[in-house]
Amino acid sequence: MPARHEEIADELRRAIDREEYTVGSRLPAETELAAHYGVSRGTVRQAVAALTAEGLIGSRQGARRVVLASRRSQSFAELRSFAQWAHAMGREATGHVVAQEYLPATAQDSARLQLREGTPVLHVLRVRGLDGEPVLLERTVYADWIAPAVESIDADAPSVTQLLYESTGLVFAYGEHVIDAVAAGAQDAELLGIRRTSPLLRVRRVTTTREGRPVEWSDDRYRSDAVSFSVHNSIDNNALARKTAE
Amino acid sequence: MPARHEEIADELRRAIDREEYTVGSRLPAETELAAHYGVSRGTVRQAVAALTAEGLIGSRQGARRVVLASRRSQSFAELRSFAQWAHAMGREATGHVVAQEYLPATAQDSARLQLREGTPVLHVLRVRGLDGEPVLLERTVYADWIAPAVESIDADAPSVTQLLYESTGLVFAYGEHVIDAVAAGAQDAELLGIRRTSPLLRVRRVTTTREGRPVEWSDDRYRSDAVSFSVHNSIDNNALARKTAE
DNA sequence: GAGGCCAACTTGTTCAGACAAGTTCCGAGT
DNA sequence: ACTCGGAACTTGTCTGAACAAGTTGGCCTC
Repeated sequence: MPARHEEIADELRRAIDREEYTVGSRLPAETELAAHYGVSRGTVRQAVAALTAEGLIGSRQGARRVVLASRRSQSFAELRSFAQWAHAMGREATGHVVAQEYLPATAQDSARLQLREGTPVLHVLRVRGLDGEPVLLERTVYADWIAPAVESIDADAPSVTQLLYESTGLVFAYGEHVIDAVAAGAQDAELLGIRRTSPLLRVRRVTTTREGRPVEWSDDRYRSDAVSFSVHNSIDNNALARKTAE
Repeated sequence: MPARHEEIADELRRAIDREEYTVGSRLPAETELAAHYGVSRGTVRQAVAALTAEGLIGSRQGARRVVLASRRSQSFAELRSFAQWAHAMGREATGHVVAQEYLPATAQDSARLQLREGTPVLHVLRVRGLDGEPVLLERTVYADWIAPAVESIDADAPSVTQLLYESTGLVFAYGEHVIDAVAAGAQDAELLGIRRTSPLLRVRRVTTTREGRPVEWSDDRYRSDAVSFSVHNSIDNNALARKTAE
């Protein structure tokens, strides 16, 4: 069973969803919520802290908390897994491995995956689609210790994340995403069925396990007419950062 | 003076920065830190919770906390303010208003800024540069109640955020950012000094005050060869979400 | 040497209380 | 009618304590 503060956070999220608390309205005071749920004020604070981090509600000392938005953010799992994301939207995810090969780790690979240079790492080029329409080109490099499990996956499997979890118990826990825009190259254009030089949204990411061990890094290119990304930030929670090109 | 837990969070951040705790190494236990700083365990937990949210450290029940990364995240102020961001990098920010006019709020404007349709809102087209080089085109729409203060700002002022704070005490507190890629149009290309159809990183955002009142919304287009965005996510903290085009 | 089990350690959850600091709103006084 | 001050309210900070739940490493056995 989940922790009490998570249950309360969920109940509040649902209450906001069903507009019991409308956008702009004020949430009950901590002490009221504590009494209502029969818990201490600290537990309520943990619950509302979660909603604050998600950007659902705003908080200022002295004033009642305000509902800022509703229907926020998918789970991390949905962000990580293309297939789970598609499923949550009622769309069908497809996937197809175009090329796959082992290469010795470059200096860049070894830095990102925390491996010794020269260790063989698995490069995979995968096309992903929604309802048959290709929308994403994934160029992924897997660390040597997970590569065998990746290799054994069917070339047309829709969900790699799912299969890796089933076969090895691997759970992705952290991710760093660097986002920019690039023009589609010849290969990009061909595989995504778009014109060359079309703008693509590029997401370069490194994913690690719960222990902080890097699993993979990837260069993902999205058709910008099909997919966009959304980030919610506040003074207390700024996951987003602007960077200059090196 | 800042809260004790913030001081401790800062000290830990600096310690990680100067590699006293290296990436992959383990942080001292909560009880040790509590004893070291002479505070209770709860206060230490508040401090490390902040670093966890920033993605600096990873946390699993039962195991010592692990340092995941270093040199993370600017402040929210730096993200919001182009000038502050540039300054933090030791670069000089420039700004120039190309066009500015009042227009009645469209349905879209009124929804995003929570105003009545037809209320006059201020449209501003601004070019921003780093060390003289144009890198960003900002098309911003300001709510009527802040527009007069914006209008009185010099056309070449480097920092609008700064001046708005000084003249009205306005502080930006929350922001929703939607990121995608677009091809440069004729006006974009001309003002940024790039070729037409070059890929641009587009960030559409709405910014609100601490009270949750929308102040402005903006369509920002970055030269993708000059600027990128970075988001750090985890199972506990996912500010990032993928979206399909409507 | 391999495997399994347990004890020590560490983080997660929750409580109850106290005070600090900021906001809101009403009422008194001008 | 307007402003100002203060009381009541609300969130922020911090303490100290207890138990739950997960991890780690070493010891013992086979």
